[in-house]
Amino acid sequence: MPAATVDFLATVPLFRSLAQTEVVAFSQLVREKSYPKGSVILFEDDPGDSLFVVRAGRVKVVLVSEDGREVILGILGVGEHFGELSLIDDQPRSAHVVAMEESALLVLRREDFRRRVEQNPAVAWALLIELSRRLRRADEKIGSLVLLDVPGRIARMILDAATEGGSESIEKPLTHQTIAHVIGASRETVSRAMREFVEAGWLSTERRRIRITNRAALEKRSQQRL
Amino acid sequence: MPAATVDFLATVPLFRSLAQTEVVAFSQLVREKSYPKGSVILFEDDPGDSLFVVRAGRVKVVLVSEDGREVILGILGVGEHFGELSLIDDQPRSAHVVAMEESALLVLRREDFRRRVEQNPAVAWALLIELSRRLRRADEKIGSLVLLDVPGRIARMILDAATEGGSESIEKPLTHQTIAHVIGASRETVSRAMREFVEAGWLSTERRRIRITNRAALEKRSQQRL
DNA sequence: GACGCTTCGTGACCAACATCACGTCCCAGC
DNA sequence: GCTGGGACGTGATGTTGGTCACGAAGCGTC
Repeated sequence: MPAATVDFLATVPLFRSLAQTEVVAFSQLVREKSYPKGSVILFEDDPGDSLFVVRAGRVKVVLVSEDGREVILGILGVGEHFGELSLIDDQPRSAHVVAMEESALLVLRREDFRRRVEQNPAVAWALLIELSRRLRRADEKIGSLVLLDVPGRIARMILDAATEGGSESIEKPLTHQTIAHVIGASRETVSRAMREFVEAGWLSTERRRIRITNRAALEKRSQQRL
Repeated sequence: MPAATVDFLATVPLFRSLAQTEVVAFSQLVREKSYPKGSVILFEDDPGDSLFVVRAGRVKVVLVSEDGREVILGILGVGEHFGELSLIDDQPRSAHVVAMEESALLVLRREDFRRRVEQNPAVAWALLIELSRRLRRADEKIGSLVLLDVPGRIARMILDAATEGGSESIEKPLTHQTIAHVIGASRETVSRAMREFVEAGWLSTERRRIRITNRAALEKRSQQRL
């Protein structure tokens, strides 16, 4: 296993709190797989026996209705992981995961994962923290779906996509269609609302990259329904 | 500490997997508090340093918008618990919790909780399972908010409130207003949709108690938008 | 049994969004 | 450079469901 994998794992939140030797142990249990853009990494209802860590690229976690409409539950970038739920509770996968770009993933199998977790409470604790974070975000999302109108939800989404990157701009490109799927709206409505934001001087866009130019206004907009 | 508390704790999922002596240890760390109907047990943004287990009664976890509209994130009955997130990640509480009826809660403080979790991996594992379950439910809820219309969301909510009770009827009374807050709709719309369900012979209601009379139809309705 | 309080039923009206239907623009690849 | 596909802009139109405004039942309480 290349040393690069060890170095990478050491930067992943889930493993960051571990001793170097522990990280090496994990690195020896993973194998790397790559997925072309658009490929389905896992299907809802699959039994599911692996944990995945994004090594390169970007994936989306989606639910799809019978008639084909989709909701994006989350977009995961380098260093983020998915698939742990099935390893914890033995339930089938609860959503599809699709590669948004050419991506590389580290795969860890259930038995290896469990053994390590049982032997190292620090991993269990890191997992608890991560699941807590996700649960808070999920609840927040439910709140915004019910309490906010579409522009409000867009404002909120942009704000937290930006704070994730840490700054005033969003590194990774986002299409209007993608935003629409994340916030539960139509592509057209997103287009119109974003134009208003740009005209109001709250943000600027160039080639799918969004920059916040008036954070305060966005924050205010993301808290009330007009 | 009364033996009744020990017996009760032994039935709570979170502690069920523990040895009797462990349960006794926990029972010695909790104290019981009671809350009148309508009282706020904890506020969003509080620092939060306790875990609560519902001993009697029923509480709701809610988000409230600036203009006073509310969403119910969850309704917790006897044996369920809340407040663990703040104990795990030290973040402030993410929602209000309000007693829906006169309720009694067992309270466990952060330090006691942490110490016990660290000494007993079984508790950590039970917590992971519980958080996984909640995360799945939250994602499902997000899906239903985006992909389903109001009648579809009602159908789904009724189905899983019923499977929770295990049968064809819902034990605890639910007002239309409460249902509306849970699924993110108005009281009036819920009234109208429920009347249709009753007229179609899919369910029957008497004194706030709902009985499912055509589960198949409800299931179908809960999967598509018309 | 009378009085409130909460819940529920229902109509009228209206706003926010979805949908449909195009046209334009941008860029990647041949 | 040209061409095709994906992303975006924008109008017209329709529908779901929110809001307002009542009145009528239930039900617990004195």
